[in-house]
Amino acid sequence: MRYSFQREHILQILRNSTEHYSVEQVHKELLKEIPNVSLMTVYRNLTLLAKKGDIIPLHINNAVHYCGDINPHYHLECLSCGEVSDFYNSELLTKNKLLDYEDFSPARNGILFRGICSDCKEAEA
Amino acid sequence: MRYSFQREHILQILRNSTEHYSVEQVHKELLKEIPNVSLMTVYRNLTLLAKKGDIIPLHINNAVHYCGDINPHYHLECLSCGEVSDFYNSELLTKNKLLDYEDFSPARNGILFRGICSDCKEAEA
DNA sequence: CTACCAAGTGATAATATTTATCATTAAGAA
DNA sequence: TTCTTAATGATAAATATTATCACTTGGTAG
Repeated sequence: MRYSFQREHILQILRNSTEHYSVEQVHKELLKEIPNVSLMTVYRNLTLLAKKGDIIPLHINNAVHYCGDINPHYHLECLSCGEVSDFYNSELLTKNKLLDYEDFSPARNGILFRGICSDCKEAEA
Repeated sequence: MRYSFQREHILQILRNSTEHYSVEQVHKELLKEIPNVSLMTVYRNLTLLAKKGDIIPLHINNAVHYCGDINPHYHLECLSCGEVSDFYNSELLTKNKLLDYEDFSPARNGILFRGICSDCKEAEA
């Protein structure tokens, strides 16, 4: 794989944010730094970076979002507001490894919890 | 909500299968029983049934699939072959409840594991 | 330093999935 | 049986993604 100015910036955008941007959002951010960059380039590089393991793809409501943090952690998706946040839990990481003795090997960051976040719980009450 | 012949059949299709059909696949099955049923009706009812809690929506590669089993269980998605299977684990259900003490309440069937299934692991070796 | 090759890009078109609209049909209560 | 409105089906539109291909650029070999 050859160096690419565009790909480098895309990776930095994801690494410098705790958000989980959609392709469109990454493109919007990238346009601030590279004015005429095409959406196609963003799609292409996000797919490549995900294949390489540099970013984590998350399928949220029929659109891919990407996480730039590849340290071991999981994701929480709020079914009410749609927010996706990172979730660190070392106890669960052990459980994740335990699962591996069964007939399925979870990816390192491959657990997604879908439910209701604290903000939405408060809003209801 | 009023009774609908179409909706009833859609629910039965999902309940009588251990597969996690896409909308298109549900439509295909439904056409065997109701010849001229429209795809729109399938979309509409799957959305309704999911909102009602009778089926579980799974977002797999930018397409929704539905699970007809609402008993407490989780899902395993193979990143290699794309298969989604049910996963029953009572120990993990406890962990799921524990999570609730933190600031996020997971949905009853809301945990998705993404990784490599046994078949694909064997195929590699 | 230059020429060359293949990876990467951007413009465009095509595909796939989902949602919106609206006239018609049918559930089921009055 | 009549009436109200939810549900349907046909159609079009919106959204997200992938395919194609001529052009550009990274980087290596001469």
